[in-house]
Amino acid sequence: MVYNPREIEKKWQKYWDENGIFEPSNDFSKEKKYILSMFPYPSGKIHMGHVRNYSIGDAIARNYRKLGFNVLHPIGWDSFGMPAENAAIKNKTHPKKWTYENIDYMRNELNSLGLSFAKTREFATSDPLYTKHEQNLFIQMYNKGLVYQKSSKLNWCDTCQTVLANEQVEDGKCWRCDNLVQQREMPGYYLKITAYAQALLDDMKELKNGWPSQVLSMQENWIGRSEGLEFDFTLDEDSQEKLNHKFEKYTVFTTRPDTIYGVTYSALAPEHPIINHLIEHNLLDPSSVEKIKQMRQVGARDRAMAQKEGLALGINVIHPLTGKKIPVWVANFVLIEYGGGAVMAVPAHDERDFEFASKYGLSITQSISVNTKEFDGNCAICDYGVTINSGVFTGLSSSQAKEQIIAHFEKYGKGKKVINYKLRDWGISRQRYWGAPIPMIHCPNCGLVPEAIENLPVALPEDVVIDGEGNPLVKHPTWKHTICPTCKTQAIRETDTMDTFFQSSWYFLRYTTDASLWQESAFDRASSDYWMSVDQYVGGIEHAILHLLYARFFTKVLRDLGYTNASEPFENLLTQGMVLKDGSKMSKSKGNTVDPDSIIKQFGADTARLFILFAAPPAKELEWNDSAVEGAFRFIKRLADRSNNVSKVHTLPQIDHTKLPDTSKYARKKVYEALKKSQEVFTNGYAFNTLIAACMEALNALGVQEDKAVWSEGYFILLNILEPIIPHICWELSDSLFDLKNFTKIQIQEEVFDEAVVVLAVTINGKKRAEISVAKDASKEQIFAYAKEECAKWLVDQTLIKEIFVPNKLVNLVVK
RNA sequence: GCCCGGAUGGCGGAAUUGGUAGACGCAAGGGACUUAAAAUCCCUCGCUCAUUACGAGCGUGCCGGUUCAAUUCCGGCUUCGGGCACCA
Repeated sequence: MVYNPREIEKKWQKYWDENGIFEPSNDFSKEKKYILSMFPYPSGKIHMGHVRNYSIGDAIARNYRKLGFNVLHPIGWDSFGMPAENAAIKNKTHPKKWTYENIDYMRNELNSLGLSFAKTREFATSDPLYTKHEQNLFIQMYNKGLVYQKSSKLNWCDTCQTVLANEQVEDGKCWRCDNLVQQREMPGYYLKITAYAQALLDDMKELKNGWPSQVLSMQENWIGRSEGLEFDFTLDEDSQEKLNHKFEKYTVFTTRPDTIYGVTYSALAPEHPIINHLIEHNLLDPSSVEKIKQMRQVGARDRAMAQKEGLALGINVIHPLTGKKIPVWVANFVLIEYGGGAVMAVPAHDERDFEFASKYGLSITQSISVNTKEFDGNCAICDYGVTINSGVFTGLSSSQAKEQIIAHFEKYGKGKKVINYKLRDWGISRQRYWGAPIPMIHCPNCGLVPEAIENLPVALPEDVVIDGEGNPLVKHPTWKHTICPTCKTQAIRETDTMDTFFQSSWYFLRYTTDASLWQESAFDRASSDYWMSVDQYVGGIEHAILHLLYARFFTKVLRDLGYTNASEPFENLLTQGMVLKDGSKMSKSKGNTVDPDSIIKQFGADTARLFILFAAPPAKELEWNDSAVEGAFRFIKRLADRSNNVSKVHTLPQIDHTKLPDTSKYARKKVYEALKKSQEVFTNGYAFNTLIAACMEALNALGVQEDKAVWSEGYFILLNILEPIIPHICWELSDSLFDLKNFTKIQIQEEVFDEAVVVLAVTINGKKRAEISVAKDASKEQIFAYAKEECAKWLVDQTLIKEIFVPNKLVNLVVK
């Protein structure tokens, strides 16, 4: 057969499409598999990363379909977001037009790869219907107290009149206009993900087997749970007086209560309320005020880089155990968001405190002794050890001291054991146009109220001016003016739109529901209960934290709101590696991209898919190699060519294995090894590269034998195994040879693995010296005798002290 | 700095619970077919020394250990990649 991928691929894509081959069944009594590759952002054209992502997911989906599962393998578009607005500014197009044109183009590109998507369930997150349900979910969350408004510091560009995401700030300057970025207090909406911090941590146990360990550990670090003591520092009389008795005490948090006797000062974050009071009442000299204001101006990122800085505030607190007076400082390294925005400082046993104390000449007291190293005044000792200089708690191990000191505080009501998390609530407000409007209304009478459900969706206006300055929704002449749903007076609509991670946090639930039900609900309960969780999720490692954590959070929230019974969205996660060329990531700016379209045009989709699955295991980085692509093409051509050796059958031919010549026996063994491999690969790690190698070996082995029946059997099976990887050619060949009857579960014929003769390695002291062929049922004694005979020359003048026999593997002779 | 993950030929990569290192492919070299080229097919291909021999030695980042046997397990390094980054 002459291999003509262009013709074959078009033919089968059309056939699959017209016959709805890949649509899931709504019969929920069947066993299901939900296979999902992360949906793409419609940036314009697909790239090799997409090809890899979708080839992996597609292979898995096709495999399960062939094994008889009801498979959901959907696709959609993560279609809100900034690039559409940037394109609008640059090309004077409308974001909507740009986005939906890109979707149309990319849909065709994905189509040309022959991906087995459930096309009837496709949607874009910018579709008003999606927005409608999403805004409803938002309101449910708001009503449950999971959404709140607060003001916090964000990156603000004065020239562009907009908030910038952290990644849009380069060297402290705006990425577009080079203006210095400021920190500006902005009101915004926050989702209370911190309320689920512990649940997110606890449920990671269920993901241990299905998720890569590094993703779990990244999430664990991100959530950042720590246990410690929270207690109050009471201000001394003079200080309270100085603060007009507005403050009596403040709270600090420590994970090292065992070092509490080493406290020599306390430090407040520049944003701490006590400092506000000091400034407002002119209790600090002007240069100090100026310095504090400067500290506050520095963004979180730059603050982490900055030198330690601070100054004494002229107030003191009382050490809760010693009663000693301790000076209070302001320090730029203390974060207002964490642990009350204040710390007890133990310079002897904390590096930051030490650095600060050294710079400002503050006193240092050692309270822990570690036998390996003694405090020498040059650096802090942060290890655990034994308490010294610690009053009644002296002489305890760190862990004992922790326990007893916490117990002491709790007994006297001076403090308590608490758990803190680094995880912060999720700010979802964006001052942009191309996003889902936050469905809230500011009413002069009722305050902040959600839009009425029957008025959803709050849709975006189409007639907007997008010039990169300010929020187009704010500038729109009429859009924001509305009526309060409660008191019916004139009110103002919220002009913030949602972070696009909001859309991608529940799209996988929407897919579970037949499109005929999309009008009424976000997703159908029975459908989501049937399809959830996603059995295999496939996507880039770059989403290890944010997207995957948000999606986990949403799933729990939606469960608690009664929408689903799933607690975790993704049972198994495969994070695919990047596609590289010349050692670095393919990117337009580096000019090292390979266009998938041109590869498909030149070699066909099957070749592209085969190469990308063969070149590396899915989780690893993949180095693009043009000549290896040609190698993949050659293999498919060879496969197609060998169909001449095959006669048309409908079932596996009956073969008397014992009567075959050795070459044919070997070929059958190779074929069934490949089938076995296929079963392993799809249930354990998806090493498609080894599966493809096994198929190549099998085809090679078939090629050196001539038995017609063995050829037909081998081909029948090989097409079955390869269908998930190179579907077009397999359907074409299977159609002409087997009437597609071979795309089903095939039993392994164990007889082909029974061999009369086994080859054993003979090693001496573990070093291979010979190979022997022995009858399968040969006795140990016979085998050792034969092995010694074969290795006679190595045994001269040696004393044999031990003989080891590993069945089917080797014989080891230990000599001295 | 902390956390995680790697390191195997010229290259991408294979190797059940420790049991014949280098499968499969790419590149390279040689040959067949052809007027020629392409395509296809066959052979060689870890390194070193030998080339009388189906020869020997060395080899999975480095050093050491456990074992009859280590790419695999343990301890200590080197190095590359990724993530987090003053979270008290």
